[in-house]
Amino acid sequence: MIDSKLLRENPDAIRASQKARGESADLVDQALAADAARRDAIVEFEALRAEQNLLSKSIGSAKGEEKTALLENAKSLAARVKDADSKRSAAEARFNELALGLSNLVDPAAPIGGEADFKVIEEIGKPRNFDFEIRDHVELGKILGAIDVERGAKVSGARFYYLTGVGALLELALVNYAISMATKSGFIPMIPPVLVKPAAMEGTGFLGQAAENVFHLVEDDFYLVGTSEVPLAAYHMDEILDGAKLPLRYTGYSPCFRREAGSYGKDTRGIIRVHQFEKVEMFSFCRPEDAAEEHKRLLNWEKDFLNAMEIPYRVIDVATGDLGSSANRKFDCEAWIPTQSAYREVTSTSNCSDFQARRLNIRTKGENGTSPVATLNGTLVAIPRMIVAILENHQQSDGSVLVPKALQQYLGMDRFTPVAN
RNA sequence: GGAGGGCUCGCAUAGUGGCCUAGUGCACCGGUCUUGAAAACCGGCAAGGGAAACCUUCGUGGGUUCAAAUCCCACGCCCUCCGCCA
Repeated sequence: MIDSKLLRENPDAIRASQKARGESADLVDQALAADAARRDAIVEFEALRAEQNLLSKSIGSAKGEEKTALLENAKSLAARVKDADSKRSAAEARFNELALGLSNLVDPAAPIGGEADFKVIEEIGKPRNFDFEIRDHVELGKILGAIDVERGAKVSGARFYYLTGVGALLELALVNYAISMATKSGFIPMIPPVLVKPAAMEGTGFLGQAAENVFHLVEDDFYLVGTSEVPLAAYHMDEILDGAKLPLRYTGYSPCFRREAGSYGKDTRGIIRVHQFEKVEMFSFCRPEDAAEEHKRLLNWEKDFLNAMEIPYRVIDVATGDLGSSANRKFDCEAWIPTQSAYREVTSTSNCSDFQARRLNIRTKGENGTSPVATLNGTLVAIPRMIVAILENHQQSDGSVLVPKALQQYLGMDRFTPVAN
């Protein structure tokens, strides 16, 4: 959603932004035309409506023949009002449909291009040199009794898994560590609903190009959220926030559901790409002028977490074509995965500026009336990928895995050891 | 699943077809008075669109009517009770 005023005042910037994303710039012109039609229809309706209001009032006080005559006029006027009203609502619906199809304006600082055109901002930590044959997380998970992908597939199909024993404990430790870290930083912990109404999904921008990855319960018209970003953003839907209380920061712990459509053949082994997982997410509502700074803070909290996990990683500045419709800029943290000899995304933070807030109608009151706030989100920990990173990076030659110091107090152990079976 | 009650501009409430352009109280903001405060008094005080006139919004969506907060239909949510249930 790009609102009508922004669209009219700055169509060139929106066209350029659409192009940078590899999306249609024609849509901008269609929306502009629809907006003009919408505004004409509103003017026409309002004029007729004002006339009708006046006439109705005079009928109220009129008597006898005078009233009969007025009623005749009023009837035909009512028909014209009704006609103008339906034209107006059709024009508004048309405009909304087109406006909702427009993605957020990209941040000029974001690298232009597609998925492969990211910029590496920094690399932190050094990949270990292993002097033994390394095992991947599936093997380690099996040896440690931590992950059971076979039975996950038996019960639910591909891309499902069980976390068992220390695997389950590790999730709880990661969650506890993340929540306590976020709470210390001023985030309000939240356990949100994960079935949401269309308005929440639409408002956060997940029903556009990302719709194919969303589970939809058709019978009840609920969506299963792919991230707690959705219920956290929609938490303040249709509200006016007190400007003095911004930034408002929430941390959500929730299951996440993803259809992973179009990823056939990708990451089919293990738990890197799954249909269901838990995640601790950070979410901020702040003033638009503070959003870029807040984005850096979210990134820093993500880095703090990865540092505490003692995992080598790099930070990338995601290119415009890979931002998703809501973000104007996105930083991903990619952990080193030894068995793949590659950095893989483990966390991601997006600045959505006022894009979601417009669609969700979340505003703050200022000198010149109300205006939309900015929303930002960032992953603190997505459990399966973090488990993969921890197991693979901290594995020992005997198949045991060292527990990062930060998690030891939550786990009551400093090492996972192979179980006999 | 069944029965009943409710939803009005922050909160509470009034309002059963046209002076509702939605009244009142509380809260809040500004002013007068006061050394300061309280009280009292005066003024302001929902949102969106619009330069303004004006238009829209009384849970949501339809309908009746010249005219709907008000009448009709459907739905949503909240509360109470019953049944079932972790």
